[in-house]
Amino acid sequence: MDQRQIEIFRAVIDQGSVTAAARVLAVSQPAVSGSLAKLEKRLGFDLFRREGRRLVATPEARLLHLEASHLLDGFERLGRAADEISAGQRGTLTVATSPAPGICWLPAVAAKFRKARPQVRLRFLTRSSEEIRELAGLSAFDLGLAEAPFANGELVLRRYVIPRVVVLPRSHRLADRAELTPQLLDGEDIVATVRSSWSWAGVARAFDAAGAVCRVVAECEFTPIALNMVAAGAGICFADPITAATIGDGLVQRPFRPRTTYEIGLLSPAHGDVTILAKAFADALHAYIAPFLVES
Amino acid sequence: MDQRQIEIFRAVIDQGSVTAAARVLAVSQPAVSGSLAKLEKRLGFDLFRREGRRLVATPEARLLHLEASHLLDGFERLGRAADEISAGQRGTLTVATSPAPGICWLPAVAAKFRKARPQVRLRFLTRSSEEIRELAGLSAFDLGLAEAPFANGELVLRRYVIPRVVVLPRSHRLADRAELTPQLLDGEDIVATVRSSWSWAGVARAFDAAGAVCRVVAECEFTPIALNMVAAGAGICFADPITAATIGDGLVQRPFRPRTTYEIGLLSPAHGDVTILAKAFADALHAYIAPFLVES
DNA sequence: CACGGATCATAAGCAATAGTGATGCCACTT
DNA sequence: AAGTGGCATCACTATTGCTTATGATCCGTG
Repeated sequence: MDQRQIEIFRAVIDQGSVTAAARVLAVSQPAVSGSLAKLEKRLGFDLFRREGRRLVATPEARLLHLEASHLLDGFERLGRAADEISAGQRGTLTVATSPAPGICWLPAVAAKFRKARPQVRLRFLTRSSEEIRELAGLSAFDLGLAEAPFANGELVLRRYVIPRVVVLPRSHRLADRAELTPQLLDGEDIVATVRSSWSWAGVARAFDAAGAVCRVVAECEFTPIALNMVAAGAGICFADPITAATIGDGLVQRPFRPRTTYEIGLLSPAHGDVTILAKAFADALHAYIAPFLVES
Repeated sequence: MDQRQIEIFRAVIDQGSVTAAARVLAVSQPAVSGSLAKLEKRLGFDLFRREGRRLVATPEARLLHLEASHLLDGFERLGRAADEISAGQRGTLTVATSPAPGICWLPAVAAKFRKARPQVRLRFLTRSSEEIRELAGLSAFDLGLAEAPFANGELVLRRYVIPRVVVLPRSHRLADRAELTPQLLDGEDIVATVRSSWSWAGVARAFDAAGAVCRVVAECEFTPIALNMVAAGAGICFADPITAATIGDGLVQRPFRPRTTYEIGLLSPAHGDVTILAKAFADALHAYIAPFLVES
C-alpha cells in the first residue's frame, strides 16, 4: 500500500485501462499490470473486474479511490512546500533591531522582500542594542542588528562600519560646506542622541581634541527623533547616513571630519541556525546598506 | 521525496536521534542515516545541524515536518480505510425488495447488520417484484429480493422456496388444526393478496382441485395489509411464514396442504459486481430466512 | 469464419536502491 | 587517557520495480 501503488491505481481508475495508465505514467504496461495485481493481493479484495479486454472498477475500488486520490495531491503539495522552503518562500522570519534601523531601514527592505515572498510572515522586534545582543543568546530571533561591542559569544555574520554624518537644515549657515568639523560646529545648537543605541563617544572625543565646544541643547533616545527635532529647527545632529536619508525632508547631510563611525553587527541566534529566509533577508539588507559603507 | 524518506524523516524528528529512529523503524542505523542524507541532498537544504554527536532540527526541517507528518497520517488512514472496505465496514449498500420483505423482513436483519457496521450506509428500495427485476437490469441496487419468474438475464445468487401458510385469528374455529386444506377452508372468509407481489395461482389451483370454494371477501396488494385485516377480524389469509411471524399479534399460522410455495430470488445487479457488503448482507438475510425454508 | 488489432497477464532478465554489518570518526564522560 | 555513545562511510546483499518478450482473450472486420 505504498505511494507508487496508489499512484498507479489512480491512473488506472482515471484512464479506465491498464495500457492507457501505463502511457500516462510513462512506464510499460506489464509494470502497471503487476503493480495492480500486487495491490489487489495485499488488499485482499478485487479492484477491477476483468470483463473481456476491458477493466471495470468494482464499487470497492471506487470507494478506495475517493480516499486515495487526494493523498497523492498531498505529495504534490509537499513537494511544492519543500521547493518553497528551499527558495525561502515560506516560513516566519523574526528580525530584531535597534530603534533607528527598525524605524527607518527595515520598512523599505522588508516591503521589497515581502513583495517577492507573499507567503512569508515577518516579525520585527525593536529593542536597544544591548537587549538585542541578549536576545541573540536566547535565540529569540532569526536575524539581529545591533551596535558594537559584541561579546565573543555572539555570532556576528557581518560587521558594518558606517561613517557618521552631520545633519542640518538646508537653510543652515553651514549647509553648503562639503565637510563639517568640530571647529565649524563650535558652539552650534546640537541635538544629541546620548542614550540612544548609537555610540556617542567618538563625537565627544573629536570635539575635545579640537578644543571645540559641543553645545548640546537637547537629548533624545532615538536618532529619528533627533532628526525630526532638527527638521523642526532645533539645531543640528549627528546620524548615520542611512537613517538620515529616510528623514531627509528639508535636511542635508554632510560628512563629519575627523571621520568617526558606527559599528553595527548582523547577528545570528546563538543556536547558530541561519535560516534560508534569514540569509535572503540579510542579502537584501546588505544591498540596502552597501552604498553607505566605508571600507574598514 | 518518497513515502519512505518522509517516514524516516518524521521518525528522526520525533525521536530526536538517528539511532532511536532506526530502533523505532526496526531498521539499521546506517539505513536511516543514508536515507536522511539523500533526502537532504534532494531537497537542497539541510534538515539537521550535526552538533557534536547530536542532531538538531533546523527551522526548515520543523516547517517541513508540519506539512509532512499529516501526510503520513493520511497513509495510515488509507490503510485503515482499505481494511474496513475489505471487512465490509465501509460503503453504501442499496437493497431493493418487494413490499412484504421490505416492510417485515429487512428491518430486523438491517438493524442487526448495522450494529456491527456503524460506518455503513444503507438504502432500501421497495417496489413490486416486477420492478425489482427491471432494476436489476439497470444495476440500480447492490442486492435485490424478488419473486419468480426470473428472466435468464437476471443473476440469481440464491433461490429460496418458502412454504405458504394460512394465517388466522387465535380464536378462529380452525385455529387448533395442525394443518389446513381447501376442504377445511371451503367457504371461509378469505383476504386475498392477488395483485401483491406474491403469486396467488398455486392457491387457486389447490381449491379448484379439491372442488372447494375460495371465497375472497377482500383483496389487497400487500401481505402485511392482509395480515392486519385478519388481525382485525376480516377473515383468514395466506402468507409466507416470515412475514406472518412479524405481524403475529393474536394470529396463528398453520401449514397449508397441499403444499404450495413462494419462490424468491436473491438478485445481483446486471453488471455483476457483488459487493463485499452485499455478500455480508446476503449472509445475514440467509441466516434470517433459513429456518423457514423447505428443501426443494 | 478467420484474421488482425487491441488488451491484459505472465515470465525471465536487469538495474536501481534500500538495507546490512563492519568500521572510522568525533564529542562527551569518567 | 580511556571508554562510550552516536553519526557517517563503505562494501556487499537482497529486494523490487521495470523492461522486453510472449501468451491468452476478446472484439470488430474483411
